[in-house]
Amino acid sequence: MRYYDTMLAEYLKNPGQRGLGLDALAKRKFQYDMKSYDEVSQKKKLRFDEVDLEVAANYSWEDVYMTWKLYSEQGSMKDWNPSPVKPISGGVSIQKLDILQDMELPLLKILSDMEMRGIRIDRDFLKWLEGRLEQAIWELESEIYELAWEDFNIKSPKQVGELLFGKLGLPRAKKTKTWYSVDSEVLEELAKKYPIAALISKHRHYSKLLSTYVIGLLEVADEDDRIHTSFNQTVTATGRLSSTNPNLQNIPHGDDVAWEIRKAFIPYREEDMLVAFDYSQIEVRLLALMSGDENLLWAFRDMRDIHQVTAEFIFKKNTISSTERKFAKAVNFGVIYGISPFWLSKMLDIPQKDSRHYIDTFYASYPKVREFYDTLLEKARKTGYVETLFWRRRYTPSINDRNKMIASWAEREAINMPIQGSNADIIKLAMLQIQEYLDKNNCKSVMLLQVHDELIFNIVPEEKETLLVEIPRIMENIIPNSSIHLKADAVMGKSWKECK
DNA sequence: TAGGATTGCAA
DNA sequence: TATTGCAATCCTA
Repeated sequence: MRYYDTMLAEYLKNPGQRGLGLDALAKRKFQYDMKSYDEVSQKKKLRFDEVDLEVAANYSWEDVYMTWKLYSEQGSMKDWNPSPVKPISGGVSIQKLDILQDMELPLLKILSDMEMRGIRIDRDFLKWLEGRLEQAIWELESEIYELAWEDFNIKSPKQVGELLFGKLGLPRAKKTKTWYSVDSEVLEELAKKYPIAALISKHRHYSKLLSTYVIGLLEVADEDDRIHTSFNQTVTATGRLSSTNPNLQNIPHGDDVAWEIRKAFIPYREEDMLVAFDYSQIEVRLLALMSGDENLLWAFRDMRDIHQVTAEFIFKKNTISSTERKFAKAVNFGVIYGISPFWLSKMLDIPQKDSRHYIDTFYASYPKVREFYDTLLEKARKTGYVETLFWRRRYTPSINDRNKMIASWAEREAINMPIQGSNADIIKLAMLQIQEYLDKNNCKSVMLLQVHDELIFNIVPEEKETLLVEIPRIMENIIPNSSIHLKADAVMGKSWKECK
């Protein structure tokens, strides 16, 4: 079946823009005001099948005609993205594919199937968790009121601030736009001396889990105990998906009660398993691939722990403590996001002199990473855009802004996009190839979720052995003849919690 | 009731 | 003064 989507086409031309719907595009491109459904249905009083036929027809032709007009105008992606082959490191080239025709449009069908399928939850377990959290929150509440000598709304940052910094006179730390911050960082610091801060912190944590996850998920589960998220394909600036109603891409996995939330996600049938397949350290691997840095490439070729390797460079020794590894990990990630020494020092709670040294040493150890970023920024300043491995494009025109803050913000966007966006390209291609494999082999196992660098499946017992091998194999071989080895791990369990 | 502000959850 | 997201809640306009 052939199909097309004007919204996807427009998104790919410029993923930053809003107003990609048919109405907005008709207005923007053809100065045409489409009739609203409100007009036709007399302010939603009528269902569409109750609308007078002539009125309905008069409303419908616009959708058809405007879609066709846009389709004709948009044409093929090749018109605006002409280069045929992209040279990357190690003499490897990536054959240009048309990301609309060969990636996003086929993915649309897969995402739609995933949404309709839904993921099963254990409603009874969530109900039980709801009661337990309510009880815990209620107890915390009384303790807090006792220490505060008054009742107030603990969920109101304003009232918490007034109590802590006003009535109780606790030391103030950082500011928000309007007053003094009472976020978790501040509360944790205060909690060292003042028990009430620890209690408020815990209350926050439990309230978050209860309202967003327990109640939130129970509210949207259907009569078959399944949750159907919406995967949005035209929201992010980098090419990632996003998930709403509910967002299933930010389910907690903290080390305590938060983990319990994931216990509620279960396979369709008693005998099935949930399996999570995730790309291991894909962003640093992509940095190695795209920069062509030999030291990074060697580290992965030798199957080294990349944070350990960076730590060895930074601290110039072979025995690395867990703190040193943690620091190196923060540096590895920080570089991908274009972090400043200031922020890194704050994050690691070390002097700015040290954090600056760590970042400098990183670039000295992986010299081609700096070259890669220099070239990237130079090109972004000249052309106004950056691109992924598979030619997805993001425009960052403000990189030439006279305001230095605005320009450096755009620089960080430009630095991050090729990595985050290539990651998105790769997992999207993996989803296509995996689905193709499942179809070809008449598999009963199905894809349920995508969480940026991992895929969650409902696996039936008779396919377990094969798919646990085949799916990672497909994921690892998305880039043909690559100088870098992509690594995919599989973890299975009777609930999402066990897939860790 | 709409929307900004704050907060916190994920990769 | 680290990238990309979504949502609950409070509270003002």
